[in-house]
Amino acid sequence: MTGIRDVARDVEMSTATVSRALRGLRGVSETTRGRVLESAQRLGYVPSPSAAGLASGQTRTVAVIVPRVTQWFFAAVVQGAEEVLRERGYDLLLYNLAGDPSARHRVFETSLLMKRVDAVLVLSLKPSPGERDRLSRLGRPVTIVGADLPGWATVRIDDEEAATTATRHLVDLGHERIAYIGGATSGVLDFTAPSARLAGYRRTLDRAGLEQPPGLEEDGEFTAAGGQAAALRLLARPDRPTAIFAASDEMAIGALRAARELGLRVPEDVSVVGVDDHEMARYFDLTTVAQPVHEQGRVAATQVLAALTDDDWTPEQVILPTELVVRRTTSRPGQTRT
Amino acid sequence: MTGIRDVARDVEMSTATVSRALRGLRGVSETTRGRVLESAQRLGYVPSPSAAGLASGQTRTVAVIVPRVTQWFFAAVVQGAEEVLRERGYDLLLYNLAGDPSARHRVFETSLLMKRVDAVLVLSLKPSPGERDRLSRLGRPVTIVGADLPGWATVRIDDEEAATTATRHLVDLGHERIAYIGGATSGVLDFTAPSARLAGYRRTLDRAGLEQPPGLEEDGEFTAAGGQAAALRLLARPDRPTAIFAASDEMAIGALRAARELGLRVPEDVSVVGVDDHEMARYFDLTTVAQPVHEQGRVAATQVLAALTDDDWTPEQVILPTELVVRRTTSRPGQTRT
DNA sequence: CGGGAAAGTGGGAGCGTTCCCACAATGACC
DNA sequence: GGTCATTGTGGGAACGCTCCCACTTTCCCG
Repeated sequence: MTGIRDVARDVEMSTATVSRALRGLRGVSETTRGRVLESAQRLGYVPSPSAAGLASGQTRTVAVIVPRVTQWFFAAVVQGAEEVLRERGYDLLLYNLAGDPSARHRVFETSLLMKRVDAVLVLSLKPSPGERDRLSRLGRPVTIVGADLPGWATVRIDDEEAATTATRHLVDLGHERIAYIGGATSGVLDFTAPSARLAGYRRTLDRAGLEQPPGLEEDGEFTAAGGQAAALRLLARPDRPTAIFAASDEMAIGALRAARELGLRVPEDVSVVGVDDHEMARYFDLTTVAQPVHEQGRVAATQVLAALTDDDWTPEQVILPTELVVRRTTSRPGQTRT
Repeated sequence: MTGIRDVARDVEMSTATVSRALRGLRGVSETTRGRVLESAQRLGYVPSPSAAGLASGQTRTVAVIVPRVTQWFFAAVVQGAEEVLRERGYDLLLYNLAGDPSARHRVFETSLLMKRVDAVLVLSLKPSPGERDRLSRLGRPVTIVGADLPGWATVRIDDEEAATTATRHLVDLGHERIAYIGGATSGVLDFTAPSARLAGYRRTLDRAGLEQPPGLEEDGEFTAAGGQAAALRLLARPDRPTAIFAASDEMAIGALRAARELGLRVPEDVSVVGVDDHEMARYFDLTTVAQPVHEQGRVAATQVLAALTDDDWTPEQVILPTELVVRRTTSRPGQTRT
């Protein structure tokens, strides 16, 4: 393997100069830089990240902690982040928490995370106090996507507003029995979305002067299967809701299937609206509240890199806009077969 | 930061012994190992991957090169691989090729890939001769998922068989005008699937003695949007096919939408079958040929780690089984409105 | 009871960079 | 013509591990 000293020998310079030239630092004459670059190229020199990391304390690597990559939303955020990181010459270390329940603990506590990365991106996970402690002790910039955590750098949408938009859309259409499918508002996977979206739903009904009979809020675990099961329960009720607001498109999709199974027509018998604008949403004709998924990844990565570069940097809370996308799963209540 | 010598000092041993104890190597008495572990724990010692990497030449990191993480198939494979890697204490460096067309080049040529990882997993990309050269020059184990490349370690399904299964299913149902939606069989993103699936389709029609009028093979670019466009073209033909075999579920989903747009009923007017058993397939009631996606990731990771461990290792070609999953988008041809 | 193997441990030289400091040369300015 | 920045360059000590080799001690066996 050709090392930096081979290049140094080749151009008859010190390794210090070669290092500076290679990294584009100032204090190297253009002539020298040119010769170094040419030589490195010719000799097929590739720097050793390990050595550079050891010497500089920087790894040019960012960790991304994600609940489940197979969930489209997360994959899309990762993709957005990866683009920005790649542009800036950073690598992305992926930590997927799915499957193994101990994974989360391991990543936050044991993981070599600590000396391995320059910064951390956390997706849709609200770190517990202990984890927060661990993170800040890292002494490295951290950005959280999809959670609201004062004092920390975050990128997210206004979840309550998104829920309000969705619910209001149903109210405006004339629905009065509107059910909600969400997820646990506490627990290991607690993040801001579940509680904020539930709050938005409740508040909107409230403002509309609609009573909320108990049992119209179900847990769909933020998965299609969970949404299906939840919808099945909701639609089997004697006082069947005429509309369902699912806090994620995946759950909404499950709800659509549940309706079909029960022989109910959408939107005639039941309207369904989701959140996300999942890539598959348009293929289901699903009305939804779109959020800039990809963009959240980009912004988060940009932010975390800025923290790495600028010395006078303070955590910022970025909120990206959402937008109602009306398709064909919502309409005014009607023609109910009863 | 506490380093290994702090621990060594604490237990009054040499750093050599501490290093051995920490890594679970033999040649350390149990008493010593216990004391070292306790001390490391107590002092909050975390090893430096950079230093270890520099000294040992091993990074305990595996690169995964993926065309587009947002595609469910790839995300699922990554998830499978990540599980295995994590179990074995390896980290996953993600290289997403999407978006930037120069990314591929950069990853294979320029990338620090070379000294940064112990092994490489390539998903659904058939490396060009030049890239293969670069990869083997790496001197690190490489496993390719979803492509057939003799001499290399690969994990895949029998694509031709999968296509045969799907097509035969349609033939058995009595269809005679069966269209195909696939992808480019050459070019940058060329991998084995497109050509093998096309071959399976053609051969099956051939064996069934069915003539193949020209124009019944369309390019759907392996995306839902592409599949939709392709199906739109196919279904607008005067000699409209009664069935469509799409080489991926995403394209099949696009085809379903195209049919709906044209007011055609599935499966009465047109049958549709895909490949993958995409997580959304069941929500579309899509008949498909299922492949063990997650498992491919696991196997690939296992394989590449084996290569790292066993000294007498030779590349192996693993082929995983597929299975026809009949749902509701296929039936015998009939009731065509014409 | 002596010889040799096996087990446990320590010393210290790398590994390939970065970065601090020192130094020389050049040019600007009064 | 001397002082002082400024620019370009080199020397060499870290960085925090791993791993080779040597050494001591213990144990086994003929």
